[in-house]
Amino acid sequence: MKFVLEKKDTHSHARTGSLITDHGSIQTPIFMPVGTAGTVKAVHQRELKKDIQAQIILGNTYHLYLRPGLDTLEKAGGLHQFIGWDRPMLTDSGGYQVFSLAGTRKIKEEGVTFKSHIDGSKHFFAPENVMDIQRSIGADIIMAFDECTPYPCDYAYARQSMEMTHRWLLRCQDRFDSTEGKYGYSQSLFPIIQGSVYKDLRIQSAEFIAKQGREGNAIGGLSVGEPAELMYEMTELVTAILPADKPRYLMGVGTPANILECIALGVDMFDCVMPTRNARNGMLFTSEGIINIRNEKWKDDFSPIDPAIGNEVSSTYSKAYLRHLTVSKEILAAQIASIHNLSFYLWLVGEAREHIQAGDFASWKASMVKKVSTRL
RNA sequence: GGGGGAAUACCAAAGCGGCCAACUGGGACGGACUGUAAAUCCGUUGACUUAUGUCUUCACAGGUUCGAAUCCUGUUUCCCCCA
Repeated sequence: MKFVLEKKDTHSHARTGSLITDHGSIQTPIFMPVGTAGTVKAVHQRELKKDIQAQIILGNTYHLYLRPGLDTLEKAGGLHQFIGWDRPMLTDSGGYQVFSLAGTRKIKEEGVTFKSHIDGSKHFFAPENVMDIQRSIGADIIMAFDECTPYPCDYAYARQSMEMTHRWLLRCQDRFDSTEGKYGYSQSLFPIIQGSVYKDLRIQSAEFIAKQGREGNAIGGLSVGEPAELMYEMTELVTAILPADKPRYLMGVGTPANILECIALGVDMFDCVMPTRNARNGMLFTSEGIINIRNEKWKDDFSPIDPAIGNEVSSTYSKAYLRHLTVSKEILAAQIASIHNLSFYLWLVGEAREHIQAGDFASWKASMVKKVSTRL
């Protein structure tokens, strides 16, 4: 994998770049649709490519390991082959499930014992087997196994958790560096900064992660309920420490406004379930603002969802039609809304990239943040 | 013609003397959702108004009772069975 830094913004820390993988290159800043269980929910791979123009999608180690399981994935020739996706992929390590499955898991130095959310069976995740599992899944970018701490989180816990995440990283690297990809292309391991919302911990973690010299770096443990200002503060703090010539991935972020703000802080990669999950729940992100398509006000609004983003689905179907499908709980509602929201997210980062290259990112961002945060 | 049963808020349906402005579904309306245990979850749904009060409700009209959606009488409508 190779990262080429292309242009730095003069009024902010925003930058553009190209991330080149064995499955093709990614133009940054980029948003990566989340496809937890080998599918971006409600969206075909064909639509991801043609309509949404996704350049890279995510998968999840925990979910794929439970189902379909590694045997199937290996027999299929890896996740790319299995799902029919020939562009880059990234897998999360299960670190987020350490956070989200808080009620059904136990953390120790050695690793984490999970209770499967599917059948209640017990499973053990540790840095070593998480690397092995991600080798079997075969994503281009794989994530270190970390503990994503909740918010709020007291200082003592945040500190000891961060230190354990660092020790886990060394174990991840040992295993990763002593193994090879199984399917003939290379994989890269991204370490993850933790430290909750404590400046000194974030600095310490960023320095530790930067020192490892991996091919890209991630910021984790944010967007877990803390105020956006704190998230920006932590992000700004660590992007200043991370090497400029490596891509920076802010995990789990976020709203359109969050993404624009964090691009300005020097982040290159984002992922979030928000465009897909909220689409299924009737919330649309558009170039004019946020729409709750269930609201009565759209009942007879026959204007297209969002013609400005140049996507066929978004300029063809009307708000009134999508509202009808949503209110009727029709499957097509989830499909159209998901395609639209993802198209919008990809359009948004594409626009950001163009404005960084054009040199007017800061002023464009200021007006865009306002627009995309408006409730229609 | 004879016998039996039922009428409750937008719909369906509990309640069968006080704890009922009335269970529960659905619908309608509104909100939440940030490395996906989520096509999920939460709230409101008589009025005035937000104290957690007042007023008007359970087909219609009377009545019994300190007190009725709940008991009695009559009226209207609907359903079932027998002729």
